[in-house]
Amino acid sequence: MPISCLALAPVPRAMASSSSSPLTRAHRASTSTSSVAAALLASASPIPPRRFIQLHAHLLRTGLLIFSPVTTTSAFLSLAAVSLPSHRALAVLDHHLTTPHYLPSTFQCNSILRALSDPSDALRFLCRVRALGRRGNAFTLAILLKPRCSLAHARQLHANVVAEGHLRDALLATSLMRCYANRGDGDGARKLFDEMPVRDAVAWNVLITCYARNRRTKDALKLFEEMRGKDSESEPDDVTCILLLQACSSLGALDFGEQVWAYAEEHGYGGELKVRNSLITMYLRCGCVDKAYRVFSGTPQKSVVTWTAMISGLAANGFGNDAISVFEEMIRSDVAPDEQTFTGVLSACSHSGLVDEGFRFFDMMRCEYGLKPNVRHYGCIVDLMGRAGLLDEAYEFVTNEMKVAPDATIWRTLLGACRIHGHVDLGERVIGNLIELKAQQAGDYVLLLNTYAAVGEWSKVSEIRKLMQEEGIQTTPGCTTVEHNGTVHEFIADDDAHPRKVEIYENLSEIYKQLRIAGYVPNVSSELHDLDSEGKESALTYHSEKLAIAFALLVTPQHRPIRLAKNLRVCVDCHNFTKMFSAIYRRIVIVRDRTRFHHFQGGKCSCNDYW
DNA sequence: GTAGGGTTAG
Repeated sequence: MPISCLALAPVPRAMASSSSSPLTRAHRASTSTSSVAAALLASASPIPPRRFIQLHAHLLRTGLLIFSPVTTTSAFLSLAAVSLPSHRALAVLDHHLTTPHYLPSTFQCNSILRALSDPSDALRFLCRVRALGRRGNAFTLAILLKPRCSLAHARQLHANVVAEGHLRDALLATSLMRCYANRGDGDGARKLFDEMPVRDAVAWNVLITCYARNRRTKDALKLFEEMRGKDSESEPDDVTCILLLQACSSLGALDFGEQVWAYAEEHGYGGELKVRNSLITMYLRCGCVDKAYRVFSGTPQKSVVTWTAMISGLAANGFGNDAISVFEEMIRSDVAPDEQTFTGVLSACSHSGLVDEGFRFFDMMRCEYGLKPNVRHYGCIVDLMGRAGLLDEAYEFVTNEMKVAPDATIWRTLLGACRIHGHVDLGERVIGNLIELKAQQAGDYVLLLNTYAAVGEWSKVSEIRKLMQEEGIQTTPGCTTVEHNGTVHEFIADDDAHPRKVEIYENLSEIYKQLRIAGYVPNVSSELHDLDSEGKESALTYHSEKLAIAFALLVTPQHRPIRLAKNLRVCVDCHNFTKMFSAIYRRIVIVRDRTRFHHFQGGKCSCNDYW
């Protein structure tokens, strides 16, 4: 409301008293200015700090503030809280709280609290009124629960919630849980959860979200059982299913994901689009392309999310042409693709080496759909050029043609291409750019090291190794996991920790024997140390993938695919090894590594960039 | 009597 309109606004009842009190006299003395003041107080909308100071002076001069009832003072303080910077507002509040006759009601305290933008100032104000004997209620605490409040703040409010007996207020307690979750304190959220007398499904869901987002994915899955247990008052709902399916996606926990899906169907959530979309993603992130496609086909009302999930999943699994077919079908079905759809389509092109198609879709995205490419789209184009061997062109593209600033991922993509093509000079320039961005990681040095190793520059290799040692850059040890009967088995190179290690090593040597007969030769360029070729060969023998395959062969029935998850990229030698293994042993092996899936079958792999 | 607050698909 513009200030000029306020002169006609009615004076609040509290100020328009008919007795001849000092308030009324002062009021009569300057009726028009006072009615503006009254309107400002009544509206409680922010005013510029200068105007606030004028108002303050006016109220003091006319005695309106000094002799005013509690309501006026509270309105004035609320106005201070919205109009002034938090700390200045607090000073005004403090001053008025020392006035002997002034004590705002709980309702008025809440209005003032709502107006204070800084949570710590709000808490300080609350302490002051508490000291004066005014108690808060559930609203007071809800107002103080700002979404991004600090952990200390959350703990203090938690204590208040307990002390004032508001644990039964499920909404209040869950928003407090959310504060812990936002700050990554899963234990704090759990403690509060355990204290709640009644936990509804939302409370469970908040806890699951908290665990899943704070790298406690397995704990998130455990909650599913707990939630269905006899001591729980609530049943998992559709949101629970979505959250659990997401957790299974990130863990690659296929069996668990299917249990969640069975539950969802039994309880009538099987037709919900969000649940189905999560299921499609889960299957794709576990490498089950067929099952994902079946669910996808059985989904009648596909949204852009459904299509994008399928396209991106096919792309990550190495089925670039299928991803493009699905994209074309999407266009025919009149569903408009968005930025994320194009990220999937472009990554399909880059992962499958479809250079011309990639550029065609990149143009389509801009010209036909008017979408602005983001850094991920550019990343796909750089990847596409890099894989096609157009390295200098890619560098030129990054430095001169991109409309957004290149991030570390863009440079890493290019570095990966330098590794594939053994382009040492460019690799050095690219790592220079990463250093400039202060974003270099151990993996980047390893890529550069690989590039030198690929062209046999062993002196450079040892130089980089020395540099890494001096700078204290730690490489992540390669680790491969296999899920068997719900237990995750973890392997690192030369592992001797597994209880079945004897069988595993015997099995691996038998596999080697069979593969050598079929013509397998170790690819020593993957080993980074400057060992003689015999030394390199033996270093490659017990890579974590190979140990995991030997174990999986022991425990996985013949008709089921062997599923592995690797924390880094699969090395060239393990890639060759697995290809041959899939042919000789007639097994499907699905490996999820840091960037994508590899489907090995009959001596071939779905990806095309290992040579 | 007023006022406030929770989870969810690519």
